[in-house]
Amino acid sequence: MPKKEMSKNNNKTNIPKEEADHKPRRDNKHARLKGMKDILFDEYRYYNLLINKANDLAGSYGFNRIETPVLERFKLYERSTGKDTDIVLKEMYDFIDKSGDKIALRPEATPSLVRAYIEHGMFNMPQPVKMYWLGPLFRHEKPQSGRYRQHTQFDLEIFGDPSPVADTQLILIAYNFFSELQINVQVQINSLGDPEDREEYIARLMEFYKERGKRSKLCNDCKRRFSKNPLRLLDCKEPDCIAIREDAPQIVDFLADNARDHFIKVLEYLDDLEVPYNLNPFLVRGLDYYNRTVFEITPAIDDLENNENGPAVQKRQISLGGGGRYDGLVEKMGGRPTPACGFGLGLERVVQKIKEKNIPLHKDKEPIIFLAQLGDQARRKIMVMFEEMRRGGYKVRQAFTKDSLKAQLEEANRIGAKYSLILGQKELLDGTIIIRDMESGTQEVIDMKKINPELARRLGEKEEIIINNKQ
RNA sequence: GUGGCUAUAGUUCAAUGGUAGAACACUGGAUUGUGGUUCCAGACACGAGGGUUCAAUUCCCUCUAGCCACCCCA
Repeated sequence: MPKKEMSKNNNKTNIPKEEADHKPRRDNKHARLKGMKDILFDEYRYYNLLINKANDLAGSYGFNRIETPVLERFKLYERSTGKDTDIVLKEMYDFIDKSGDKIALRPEATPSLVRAYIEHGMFNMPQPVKMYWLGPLFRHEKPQSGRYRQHTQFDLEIFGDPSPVADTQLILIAYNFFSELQINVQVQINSLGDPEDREEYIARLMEFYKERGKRSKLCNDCKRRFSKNPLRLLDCKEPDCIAIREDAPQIVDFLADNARDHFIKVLEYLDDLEVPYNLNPFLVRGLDYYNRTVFEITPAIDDLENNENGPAVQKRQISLGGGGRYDGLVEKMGGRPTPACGFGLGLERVVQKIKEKNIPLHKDKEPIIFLAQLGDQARRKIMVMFEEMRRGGYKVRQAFTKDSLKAQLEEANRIGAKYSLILGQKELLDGTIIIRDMESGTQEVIDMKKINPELARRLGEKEEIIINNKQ
């Protein structure tokens, strides 16, 4: 902006309103989009915790990380997720790009991973191929608690392994993920059988609901479900519908031998591994491609009772993650027949849970050494020192842009420094430096050359090692 | 897509038909070489539009946004 304008009228008259006052935040035309969120510094610490845990666990079980583009062809989801699913029907961020192609922001991870498996000829790799994935997904839904239009998932997939061990390991990893974060969860598990089993079951289920006018007693949603997606009749929450459901046939009774054996094996393995699960005959999942094992991770019931004042408000039990087997999908998408299974869990919901339960983030144990300076000469010297110490493995911090010692120590205090090293003109001339214990407030002047041994003495054994590394 | 609740400072919340206040956070100061406790000072807010009224942040309507629930999902 030209200088003269600035000085003539310092605001409001000439300057466009938007720039002049810094107030509009609520009605900001540039505000972030609905259902999207910024993850600020403190909150990101939770994400880091989860990301580390995910990397750690996936690595332990032999999964390799993969990343795929945020954008995919719309058709990918139409074919895999399912034409008639809500995700594809009404929740996709899809658009025509500049070359006229129909594009979508990925609403889930599995289709991309199936695509990648086929496209890169991964059937030529040693099977099974075990991959994990961490990234944002997009669904144009109405936001509410634990639901965003952009959310982050941790996904694991196993390709080329028909064994029930594969299903079990996924569930085990999911279970470990939560319990190692001190979140109590329940594993809901069911088997949808193979496609033929499911077909037969659905037919039988519809017959059941047609009997003796049960249909007319259903809630409106369920009436709609009856024709659209009968399996969904099973997990309605309306008391009346639940009552009717009591006597409904269960899909487990319709499993052919292969599918039944597979399911039983999974359950036996889970027993061996002491993973608590809840056999839930009413669990069905919303995606088209599942067969056999399906599971969902929900918060444990005892989780509800931490409400101190007043009646415990029953919070909606949103699922934290889910997955299952999808043996037919790879072939359907144009690959070789390849059994596969996978699961995903939503980081936002896990973060929410961790906050709800006040699970503390472990603090970094390594002590912070703060370097403070007074005067330009001292600053030049200590900026160099900072580099040396940082390379030497110390956790050093600074606020060299600040001139006053007061401001610097304030910063040291804010970040929880254990010691501050203070270098002023006087010390610079003497070849000394002040070491200040930030907890006790005591300080002493030491010879500049003795910094390392002095710090080693004060920080104890663990830090000896760091000093050694330095050499 | 349907329904309920809410909208005041950076945050969490007050009050009020007539000059909007606190706490925390922020900036500066209390011997210009010393943080955390204390004291002082300062900056920062009534989501937008319309209506009723002499007068609206307050009452009414609309919009927008947020939260929550249903649907569905992580």
